[in-house]
Order: sequence, then structure tokens, then C-alpha cells
Amino acid sequence: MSTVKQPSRIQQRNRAAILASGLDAFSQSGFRGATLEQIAAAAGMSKPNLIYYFPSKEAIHITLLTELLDTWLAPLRAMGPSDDPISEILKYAQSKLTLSRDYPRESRLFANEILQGAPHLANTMDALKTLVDEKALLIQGWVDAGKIVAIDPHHLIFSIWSLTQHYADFDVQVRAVLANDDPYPGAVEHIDRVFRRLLATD
Amino acid sequence: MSTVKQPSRIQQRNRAAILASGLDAFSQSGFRGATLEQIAAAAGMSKPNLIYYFPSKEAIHITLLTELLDTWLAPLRAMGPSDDPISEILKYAQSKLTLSRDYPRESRLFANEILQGAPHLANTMDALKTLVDEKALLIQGWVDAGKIVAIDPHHLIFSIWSLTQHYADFDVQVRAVLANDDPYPGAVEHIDRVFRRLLATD
DNA sequence: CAACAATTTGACCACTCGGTCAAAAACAGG
DNA sequence: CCTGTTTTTGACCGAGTGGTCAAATTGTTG
Repeated sequence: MSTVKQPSRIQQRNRAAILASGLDAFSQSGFRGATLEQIAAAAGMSKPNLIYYFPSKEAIHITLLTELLDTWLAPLRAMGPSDDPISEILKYAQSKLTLSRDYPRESRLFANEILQGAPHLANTMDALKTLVDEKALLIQGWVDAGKIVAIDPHHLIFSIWSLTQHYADFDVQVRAVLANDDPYPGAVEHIDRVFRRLLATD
Repeated sequence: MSTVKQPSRIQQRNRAAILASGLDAFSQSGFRGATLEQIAAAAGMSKPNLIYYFPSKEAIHITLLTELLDTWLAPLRAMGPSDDPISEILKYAQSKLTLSRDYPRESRLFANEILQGAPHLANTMDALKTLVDEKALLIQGWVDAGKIVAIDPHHLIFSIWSLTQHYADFDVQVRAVLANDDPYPGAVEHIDRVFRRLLATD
């Protein structure tokens, strides 16, 4: 007989504000480097007030990570059977690149977590493997049908991840090398070329 | 008339031990997450003793980063004129992959620093840009000579960096997906294929 | 408006951490 | 073995941090 109470407007607003400034803080300074004081101030409230909405610093971090993971894997989930597998894979790669461009903080939050050994994602790793294995099978089917070049599907997926996330995670370095020009127009074209040439059957 | 004293054997041993455990700590927990106590204990000494060899935590970190950067960029520096540019580029990519395999902690230390916005490498970024621009010119020459496909040299270099470092920096994720198999044999072959097909003139 | 619930915060606490300091211990060289 | 130097450490400090708590304030509802 548990009547689940829906959160008030204040609850919604403040939880959202906390998550927003938490994302800022964690992606910029890492879990350890971010402080409750800092997050609370950025969300326009006091530290005890923040703790009224989230029981601990870790709770904010975990909430962010799990919400993020959904967005992050959506394009991979969306990849499915197709008569034109090269376009299907290119679509995935470009979606991922768009995520890097539009959600760089999320990308860095995730990168930080993996770098530290994914202490808060240990569970989720199993589900990730299941999803990737499933998509690897799909890709293997395309290989077997001779529609794309013979290639290791897992390493293909790693390539898509690394090439796209690099522009968000190593943003400082990329911009330093490019004299602060916007890297994305060039990246879109480059990634298209890489996977088109990699996957084409001759 | 400054007679530069060369460090005693004890100095050499202890400085090396501190840098070794500092690398462990910083690459695993980030700058903020690592503690002097932890580093000192791992180096087999007390905290004040550690501070006798390095004036601050930051000093250890900076020392590690600057020493690392040399090793890290050596393969790029080594890339030079060649009649067979594809082999030359492949050699660079494979050297970089070997670094990821043999020095994953160094790779993660570097990744951590860049993720945080490279606060300790702001100076070095200029030098990096100079080096990369120089090599980009070399690659552009190969393009202009029709020896490799028309491609943006900067993004090519980013590709090499991201594809290779991914295996060190996202090790946890890679191994989770691959059920803990050694990723490197497959990675060597994959990276070879990627760049061979990308760069070939048809 | 009365009464209750939800929200907010100042003051505080225990603990961690980077770094200091004075004194002890180990190590040279004569 | 004496003396000066290098190395080592226990004790300590001040700042910062995650989190608590009781009390005040604000919102809500009959």
C-alpha cells in the first residue's frame, strides 16, 4: 500500500539544479576534486540543503552516471539490421561524435570514472558487455554476408568510441594543437572517411 | 662557481621509489585523489621523509609529467621523411600502441591531466603544437605527392592518439567487454588494418 | 489563520590531508 | 671514536571536507 509521492515543484527544481552543478564539478575536477560546498553554491543553496536532497556526494555522482549511461548508449542500441550496413555504422559513429560535441561534460564524467577503474559502474559493466556482444554479432553477420570488410567487430566498436570521445575528453589538447579552431567540422569529415574506407568491400 | 653536487646513492634510490609510487597513485586516483601518506608508504618511508626529497605533492606530479612527456612524444619525433609513408605512419601508430601496452599508468596519468584541463602542462602545450604542426607538414607533403590519400594531417594524428591510448586509458571497459582477454593482439592487427586502408591510394 | 509538513541554514564535529619542525638516528671522513 | 652532515621520523598544525543537528523559516491545507 505504498502511495509513491511525486516530488513537488521545489524538489524537481532543486534536484535538477544540483545535478547540473554536480555535472559541472565532477567533470571538471573528478569525484574527489569536487566539493559539496562548490556544488551547493553553484546550485544556489547551502551545503546542508544540498544534503537534504541527496544523502551523500556519492549519491549525486551515481545518479549522474546512471542517467548518463542511457543517453550514452542510445545510439548503439539504435544500431540495427540494415541493407546498407556501412551507412548504419556511419550513422552510429556520427551520432557518437555529436554527443561528444553537445555533451562534452558527460563524456568527461564518464572518462574520469573509467580511468579510476569504474568503481561506481562495476555492475553496469556486465550489461554493457551484453549489449556490445549483441551488436558485435550483428556486425559479424554483415562481415559473413560480405557486405563489409572482414574485421573484428569489438575492435571496430572500440574505434568508434575512441575516435569520437577523444574530441570531448582531450578537448584541451585538441584545441591547443588546432590553435583553438572548432575541431568538429573537420572531425565529421575525417570520421566519415575513416570508416567508409575501413569498411568498404573492394 | 657553483659546484653541482651529484646526488648520493640514497638520494637516487629514494627519489626513484617516490616517483614510482607516485605514478601508481596519481594514475589510479588522480592528483587530488592521491595522498602523500599513501605515496610515502608505498615508497617505504614516512611522509616527512618524502617531503625531504620533494618539496610538495605538486612537485612530484610535475616531475612525473615532464619526464613522461619525453617518452610519450619520442615516437612522433622519430617519424620522418620516407619513401614509404604508409609504413612510416604505421610504425608510429604501432609504437604508440606498444607504449599503451607497456606503460598504461603513464597513459592514464597523462589522460587524467588533460581531462582536468592540463593545469600543469599549459606551457608544454605550445611546444606540442609546434611539434605536431611540423609533422602535419610532413604528412601534407606525402598527400601532395600523391603517396597517401588526401586527408587532414591533424585529424590523422588525433586518430593515432585516440585509437592507441584508448586501450590503456579505458582498459577496464575494454577488458569488461572482451571478458578479460588480452586486447593487444587484436588491437595490433586492427590498427594496422585501419590505417592501411585509410591511407592507401587506390 | 491555525497547524502541520516541507524546506533551509548556521553552527558544529570528526576526520583527512598537505606540510612544518625539532630532535633523533644513521652515516661519513679524519 | 669524534665530529659534522645527511637522512629519518614522531608530534603537531591549520585548512578543508563530508556530513549532522537542532532550530528557524517558508509553504500548504483545511
